[in-house]
Amino acid sequence: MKQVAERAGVHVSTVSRALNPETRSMVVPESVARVMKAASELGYRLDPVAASLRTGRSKLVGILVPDIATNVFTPILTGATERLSEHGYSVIVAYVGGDSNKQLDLAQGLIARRVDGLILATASRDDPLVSFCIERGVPSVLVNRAEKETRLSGVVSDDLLGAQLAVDHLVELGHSRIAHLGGPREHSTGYLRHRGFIHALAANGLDAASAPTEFAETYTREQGAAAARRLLSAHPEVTAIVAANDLLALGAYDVIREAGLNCPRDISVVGHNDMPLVDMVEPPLTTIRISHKEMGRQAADLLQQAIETLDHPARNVVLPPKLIVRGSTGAPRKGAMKKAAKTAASNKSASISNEV
Amino acid sequence: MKQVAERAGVHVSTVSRALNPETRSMVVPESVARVMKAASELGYRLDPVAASLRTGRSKLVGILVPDIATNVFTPILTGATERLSEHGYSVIVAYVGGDSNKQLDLAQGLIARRVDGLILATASRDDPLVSFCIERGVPSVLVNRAEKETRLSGVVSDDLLGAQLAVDHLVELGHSRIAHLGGPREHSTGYLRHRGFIHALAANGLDAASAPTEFAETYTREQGAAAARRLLSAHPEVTAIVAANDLLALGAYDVIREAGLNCPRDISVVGHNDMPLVDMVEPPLTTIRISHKEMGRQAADLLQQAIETLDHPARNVVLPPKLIVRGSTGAPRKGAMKKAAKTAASNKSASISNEV
DNA sequence: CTGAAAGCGCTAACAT
DNA sequence: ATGTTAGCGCTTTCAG
Repeated sequence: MKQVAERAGVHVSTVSRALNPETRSMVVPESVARVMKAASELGYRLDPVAASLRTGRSKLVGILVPDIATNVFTPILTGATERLSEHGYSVIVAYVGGDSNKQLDLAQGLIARRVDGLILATASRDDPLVSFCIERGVPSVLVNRAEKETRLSGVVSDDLLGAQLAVDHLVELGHSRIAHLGGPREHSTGYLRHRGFIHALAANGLDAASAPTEFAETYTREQGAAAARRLLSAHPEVTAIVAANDLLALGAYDVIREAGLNCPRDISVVGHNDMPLVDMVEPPLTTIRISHKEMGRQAADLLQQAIETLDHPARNVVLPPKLIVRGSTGAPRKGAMKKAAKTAASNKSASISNEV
Repeated sequence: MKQVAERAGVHVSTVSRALNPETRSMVVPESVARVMKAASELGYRLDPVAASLRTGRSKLVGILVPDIATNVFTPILTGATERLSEHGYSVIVAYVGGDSNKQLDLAQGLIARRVDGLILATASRDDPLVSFCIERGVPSVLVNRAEKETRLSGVVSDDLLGAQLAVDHLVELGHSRIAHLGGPREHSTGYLRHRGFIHALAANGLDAASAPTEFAETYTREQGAAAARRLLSAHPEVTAIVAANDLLALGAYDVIREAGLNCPRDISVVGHNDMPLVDMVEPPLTTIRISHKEMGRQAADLLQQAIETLDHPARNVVLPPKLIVRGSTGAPRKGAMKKAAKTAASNKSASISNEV
């Protein structure tokens, strides 16, 4: 930097000001030009480490994602990274397991690296890491999963509505024996999609209280299959399954096939997420589409706001999901149409509250 | 740190030495204990930014991946991140497009952040970024794709062998009219899988020179479909397709279906990568399995070596791929078995060289 | 084995 | 508008 200063015939502090967009206006344009020229001639670039040490800021943000990053988290990551890098931020990714202490450690490590903010894709409905970030005053936002209470800004899909869309679609096809293949209830996704399912059933005049329901412990095809097996053996009468997630739905496919049944002839299945390739499985999966990449982008925006205006109110962005009808849903099998809700029931359930 | 020093009754430099594993041995154990105690009581952690400014090292590594991170790069990333974080490194991910200048910029940004090393998942067969990293003396390794010449260490799958496995399998099933759906030839994967295809054909006594071949410009389902369309309209006689990649193979599925044909009855298809869910598409895809996560892990190991012993020889790790037979391959359709190689041809082609 | 002191490269008061 | 100066928190010679 000193060399640049000499070459441009100014003092280092002027170089600093000229090179930093935020302070550039303090310097007369002519000097700026000379500094820029000298810098590029010398191939000089500001040292972010030294700057970071001095300012406490870093233009770095940390993203914590679950280590099972095989599906929805990748587009969230790319969306967020893309947007963030447009604004000069770099992204440190930490893949975290379920261990809450290790999560805290990782977060502390990132904070020690002076990240300007954190994006958490890992939150449970009541997450100690969120408390931690708030205590430490680190600008943070949630993505994909929200907490029970809105303590931090975040962006999620309208999971309640998504599940309702699924149920409404099935009811329109004539189903009344609808079961739920639920996800982990400690995550807002699992919890809300279940609640959306229940509400939609009731709104369609079906018996929500006794609706067959099984929960998978994790969002995997295997756990989905296990839960589906429990579901179908206890309730052979069901004609349709609303799964909390595509992978779970695919697990249900496995079970349906191994039971010698056919989807959708014997049982209809609806997934959630519309992850890549589910349009190519057999049968192509009817599901609820979420734009995960857009979630990532908006989370990035939210985080930038949180960084810039430190004392901002927590704000929740809820993205609308969309029903994508493909081949895994159809009319219920003959003999199963008992007391079906004949009223055209679409959207009956659209106005229930969206608290987590 | 000064506070810790006071509390432990030693000088800051002793604290520094005690807290750093590398220099801990210089300090008498008793002092170490006192320092550790004081530090944990004060909740003190070393500041990596300040340390980095002083030492020039950072315990940070950068990974450059193509921004189309929808498939194989995620497991590479998680594998590498997992392994690296075991050794105290954090990972900065940069998603890069094809623009070579932007790539250089991004890399420079990472270097400015004083990353200890770089993992490149983006390399073309002759990549300016590799030259750049070498010039700048930044420890770097390649993953998934290699260069024509081995200038840097790297880990790849044996792409040549993979393609051969595919061809041998098809020949064993009785095919002789085998076409290639190639990937971008500027990448080692596209280039080598094509060469493997050619060699295997020749090794099986088939006419390699005139084998129908079309190349997709990118590894996407859409480009795969486009290339497959060209392929099948020019060569309706083919009974089997060796695709350079699963996504390409899936594009071929689309075309086969739109032509009113059936896979595998009319045409067999083999993919490459064994990405998630290709076992669930219809028909389940026969493909070449690569352990991308393992590639990521080994790349991490290689990078650590490169960081530790600066003047090491470039070393190429080649991982063995595996044929996974599923439902997309079968005997050739009747009337198509012309001059099929009747000799049991398996592994005939196993010993050709593996240069990129 | 430990203490002293000199910076790593930058930024932000403060002074001019 | 620009120059002066004092560190940010650490590591690492160099002395003792």
